[in-house]
Amino acid sequence: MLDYRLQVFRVVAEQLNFTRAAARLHISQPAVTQHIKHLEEHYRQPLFVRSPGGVTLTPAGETLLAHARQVGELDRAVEQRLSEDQLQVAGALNIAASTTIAQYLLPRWLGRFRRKHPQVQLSLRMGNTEEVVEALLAHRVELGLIEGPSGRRDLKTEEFAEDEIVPVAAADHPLVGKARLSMEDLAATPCVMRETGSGTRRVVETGLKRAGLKLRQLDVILEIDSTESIKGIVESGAGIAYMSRLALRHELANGCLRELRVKGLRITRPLFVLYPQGPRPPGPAGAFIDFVRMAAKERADGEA
Amino acid sequence: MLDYRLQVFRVVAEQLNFTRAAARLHISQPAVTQHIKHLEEHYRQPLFVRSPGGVTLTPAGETLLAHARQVGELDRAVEQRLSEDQLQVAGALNIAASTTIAQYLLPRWLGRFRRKHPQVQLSLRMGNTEEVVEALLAHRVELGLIEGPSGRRDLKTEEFAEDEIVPVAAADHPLVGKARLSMEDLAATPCVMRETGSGTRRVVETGLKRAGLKLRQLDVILEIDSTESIKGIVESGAGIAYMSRLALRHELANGCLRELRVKGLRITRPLFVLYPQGPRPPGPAGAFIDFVRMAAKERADGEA
DNA sequence: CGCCATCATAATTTGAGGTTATCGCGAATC
DNA sequence: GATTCGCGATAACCTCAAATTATGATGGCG
Repeated sequence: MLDYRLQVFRVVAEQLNFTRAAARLHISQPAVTQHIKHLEEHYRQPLFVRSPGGVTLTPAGETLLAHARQVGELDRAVEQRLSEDQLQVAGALNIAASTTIAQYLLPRWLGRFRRKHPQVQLSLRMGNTEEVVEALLAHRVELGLIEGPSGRRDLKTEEFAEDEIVPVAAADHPLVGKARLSMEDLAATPCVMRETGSGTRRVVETGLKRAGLKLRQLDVILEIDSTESIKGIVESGAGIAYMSRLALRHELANGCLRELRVKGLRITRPLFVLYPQGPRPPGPAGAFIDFVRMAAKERADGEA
Repeated sequence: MLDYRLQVFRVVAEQLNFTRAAARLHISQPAVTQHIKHLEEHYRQPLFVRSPGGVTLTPAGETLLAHARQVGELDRAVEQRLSEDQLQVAGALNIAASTTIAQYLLPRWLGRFRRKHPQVQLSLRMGNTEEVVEALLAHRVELGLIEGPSGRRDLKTEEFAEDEIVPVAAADHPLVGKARLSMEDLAATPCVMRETGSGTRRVVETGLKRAGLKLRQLDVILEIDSTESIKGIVESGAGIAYMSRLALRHELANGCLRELRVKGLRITRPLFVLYPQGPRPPGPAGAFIDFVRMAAKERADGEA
């Protein structure tokens, strides 16, 4: 519960870019401009220096950023403290999740969740969106986690985080190191893809199309239904791939795969928690929803 | 710049009464109810226990109150720090103020202001609303401080605090100590008043009328145009009086005058800063406006 | 030179937050 | 025991702050 304008300010101050901040906050760029203007009026002084080469914080802005961070920290602390007061939950919790989430997000989170609620029996099953929905409707699981909307009216979907899909290549790939690649460069390069029909594949295609690429221009040399396999192929230098940043944490960190920065290309997809329509579920399921929210928020704040 | 809901919560938590909090915040009681409800939904637990005898904080509420105070404190600190960055102002600053403000509020404030801006030459003249307005229009002063609206379109009026007018009596007066006085008790008691035509007098009269008292019921035994004189008379036991709480600080603190709590009676009036219509004045005048705002806010927070 | 990224401005639309009116319920009052 | 009173909750409606979309201005860069 911290002032929204301060949140906006904080994101802008950390991105040093109004447009990117807007994207991150899921609001339009003019809205950001307006909020900042209001703050500047309130404090009667500019918080940013708008030079053509990008925005910078004024000294006042620095001060305010420090403050915003401090308050944000405090806020998270109370939030946590108050949610901990909630009585300890116990019982079984069955979750179904899409592949990416189950493989790259949940392992760490489930561990932390168990530590917090040791009385909960966890079970996790993996599947595509359709299977997750089905498991939920059949009451085989209480909670589902998927990428992209379910399209079902009888399930409540709540966004909890965002995933970005980025083009990657092996470290010694010719495109690596070239700054400001264009969409044409991408089109000309052979790539590896998930199989047609996969959710990820669809997101990538619409993302590329929106960035102005004709799909038939794409030179798809291989389709595989395993993320891990794709990594291997790309690493061997066969071509580039479009993959969830979530799945690439380690590879990007240790440098065996490199992200390609392409102007005008930004593919994101929301991550959702699913549960039966109606009041938010009690017990372990509810606790897990809260937990996921907080965990996602931390992650978002961290990747400033 | 701190979250409005938290501010509302804080006031409610300190008043332990939704209705009074609403009055203090200048919003309606349902609005307060709504804000609190939102907070309770956000934190997924009640913050207040609504028992018929009044509301109480839950443990979670206590936690949140502490947090709200802490954040409020931080917030005030930045606000201060950022306003201090504004370059030191210098020059002359001429102020006109109504009697009550000039006598009971400004003495302390002017001292603090001078310490902060030693380069400013201050001058203060006292007068009723009309005289203040006149001085402002004739540009004999840059700023005016009055009780109640000016009614002028060519002057900008900005509320900065609130004053309450309370009935008082000498410590040994028969009404003192009786809890829950009624309006009838008041009507039956002889009282001392400011002169007809004074702003204070008018506010008192409309306030009493609104509380259901016919003015002719009043037993006015004396009219004087000096607040200090009234204090003396009341102290001698001649009757009760209606006076600004601002003017009564010392007397109420050391007990030589006592406030009468009357059910259904609450007379307040806003205090305004006045300045010529248009952009907010630069230099000392602008600085003083900021200063007054902060000082008033501190006072408001203090009298929780 | 033309394109592109980026922030500002303008004109509209929308929903959070406000208002008034009214209810319900104990506690205090007579 | 009936009645008023203080206080909070609810409901229905209204309004303006804060979104959105569309477009303008400006300076960097190929």
